Amino acid sequence: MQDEGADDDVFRALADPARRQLLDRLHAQDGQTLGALCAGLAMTRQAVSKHLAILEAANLVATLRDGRRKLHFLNPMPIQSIADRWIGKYRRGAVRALADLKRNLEGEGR
Amino acid sequence: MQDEGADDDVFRALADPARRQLLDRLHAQDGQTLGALCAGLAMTRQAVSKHLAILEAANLVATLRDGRRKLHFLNPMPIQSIADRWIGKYRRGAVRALADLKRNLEGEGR
DNA sequence: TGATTAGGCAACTTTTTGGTTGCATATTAG
DNA sequence: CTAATATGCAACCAAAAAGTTGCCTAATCA
Repeated sequence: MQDEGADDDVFRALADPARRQLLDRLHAQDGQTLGALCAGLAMTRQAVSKHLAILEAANLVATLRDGRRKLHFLNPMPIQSIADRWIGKYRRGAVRALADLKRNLEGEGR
Repeated sequence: MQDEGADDDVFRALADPARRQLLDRLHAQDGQTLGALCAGLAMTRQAVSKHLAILEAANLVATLRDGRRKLHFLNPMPIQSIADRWIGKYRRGAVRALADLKRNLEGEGR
């Protein structure tokens, strides 16, 4: 009851280095066009376009049409949601980890 | 200079729902065997074994041999590292986002 | 208007990934 | 020792993902 589908798109989107790089670029300068985001990437424009579509579907990037151009904006909200909901859980458990390890090693009935 | 290869394994490992589920199971009870982790999952033992291997390669799971059994322990450290190093960056940028959006929309020389 | 610029769509190829089956190995119980 | 248990290894398969090429459409500039 914690990963019922919505977060999955975000995790998947973040899995690819090229897409993380695109997010980094938008973080450095927001509102770039597709062409600007392509510059210097060893990839065709269409490949970048697909990556951006995936990021957009995951709600990590919002777009805005301006004439013949399409501006791309970073939306860090889903990342924060994951950090709060999902990573927080493991952080809380982190302190217990070593204790658990010891307890399990000792108490294992073999 | 932030994603130079090590974090990539972690991102990739977290991309699959089945692997996140395995982490959740270890979070609920640490030190389980492969067989125990398989129980109730609509997957063969070998499939689970592969997932665990990926998690282990990403350093998210540590294993310990105990006779013919293999115990699996959750290691939340890489998750925390990512949260601190990578997600933190976007969180810092979040406040600026709307301001950036407005600025870009107005100042765009077309 | 004609040429150029920015981007979209769709088919296709290649790689990667998730999963399976079958067999092998090692430890433990009787 | 023999049987059962717990896991490992390797080949194979299918589906998804990443990337390409080719063509099309819509704005803008000269």
